[in-house]
Amino acid sequence: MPLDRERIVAEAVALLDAEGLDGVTTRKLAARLGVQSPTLYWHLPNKAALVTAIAEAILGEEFGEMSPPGPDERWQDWLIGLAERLRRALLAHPDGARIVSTAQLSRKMAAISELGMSSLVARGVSLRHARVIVLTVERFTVGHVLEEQVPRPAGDALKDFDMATFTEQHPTVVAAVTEYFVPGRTVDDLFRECLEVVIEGAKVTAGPSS
Amino acid sequence: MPLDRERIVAEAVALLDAEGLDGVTTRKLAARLGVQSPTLYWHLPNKAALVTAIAEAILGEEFGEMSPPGPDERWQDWLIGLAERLRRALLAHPDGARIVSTAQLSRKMAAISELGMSSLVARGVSLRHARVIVLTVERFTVGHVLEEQVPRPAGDALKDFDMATFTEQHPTVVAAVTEYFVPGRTVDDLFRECLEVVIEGAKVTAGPSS
DNA sequence: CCGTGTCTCTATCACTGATAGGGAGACTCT
DNA sequence: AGAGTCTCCCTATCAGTGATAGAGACACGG
Repeated sequence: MPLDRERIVAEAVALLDAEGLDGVTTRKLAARLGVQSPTLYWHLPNKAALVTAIAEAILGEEFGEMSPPGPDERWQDWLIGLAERLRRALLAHPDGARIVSTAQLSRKMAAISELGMSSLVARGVSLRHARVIVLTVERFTVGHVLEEQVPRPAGDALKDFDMATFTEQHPTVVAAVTEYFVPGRTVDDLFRECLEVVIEGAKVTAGPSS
Repeated sequence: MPLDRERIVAEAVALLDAEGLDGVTTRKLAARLGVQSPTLYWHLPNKAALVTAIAEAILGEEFGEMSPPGPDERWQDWLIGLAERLRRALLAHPDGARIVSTAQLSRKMAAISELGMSSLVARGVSLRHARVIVLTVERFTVGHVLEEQVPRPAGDALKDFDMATFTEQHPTVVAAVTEYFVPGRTVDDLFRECLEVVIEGAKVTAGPSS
């Protein structure tokens, strides 16, 4: 079985799942493929290209086929679904948001934007507003997942973290999180609520036509 | 003049400005400080701590003193100002958004959240909505600037980028950007418009009290 | 049989973050 | 004064990283 780009990327994703982005090195990846590391450079120009390829693969898992809103579907609801699929794609692998935000010129991301903007335009939203709305949704989603995936600081970094004084200095923040995470409420709900803020704003911004 | 944490971080920011985050290595930083690189490890546990310290410094430049909304100021307008200050802080240095989003347990960021949420609560917004709104604004802003600062791909990476077929496959996207960037309109305006989407949503979400 | 292109190899580079352990100087306690 | 201790910086070195040069195996078309 000859080595090709597709197999490299698939194995890179597997390595990513096992060790995170920092664990994706050319040597480890080559070892998994039963090959020496310089071989990879015949198939890829550099590591940045590999990361971009991983980003495309990650997005491709969730956005294999993409469909515009159905005839009876409000574009707002459809856009919520789009954002949630994007989030799911990013969360499906460690450092997914970091990877996608690092990727340069992602075609998949461009395709998502195209579908989003054209769908809104088809519903009577102006081109300009469509662009603003779709960009806002995309960037918020990436920003949100990025924060969700921030590495838990290693145990010894918490040694000089004094929860008492933190609570004292940030009473509202602490109260808000403790109030928020009643049993059964998860970060999924938090994302959903934040997303609804954006979508509400989009509805208002898009104008009366919708 | 003895070496201390403060001087290290200040020089690290200068190095960041000169070479970007990837240029901030322990050796280059030490050289600038007239010191050997292992010395830094007496003052800092590891590089992640350095990056976090840089993040704090960057945020500190713009958020030295923070003030709640004035008595006659709408919280929406005040929140816009907060987000724009955050963006300015991130844009002030190369990879600013990447650095801040990497930082673990940033006190400065927590302080911003605290101020934001408490200010909204003071205006009658529920604790839960205040949290959702502030998080949305913060994460959108980071996500937006992250995209603004994405490295321009090296020239030879553009060789196999066919603008014609890209335009063919993404007509709406291309039309939107060309329509958007009429002379005089900048990315600042784009951010502002996206931000207004979020703020409009916040206004609706916050409830009738405001 | 002979090139020519495809793919993988070995060997090696310059650099990275990080640790071990030594030593100079200052400060404190007896 | 002398002994011990703490602070701060050093040299030497490690394992690991992305990347390049250049040799060799293999197959396929002439």
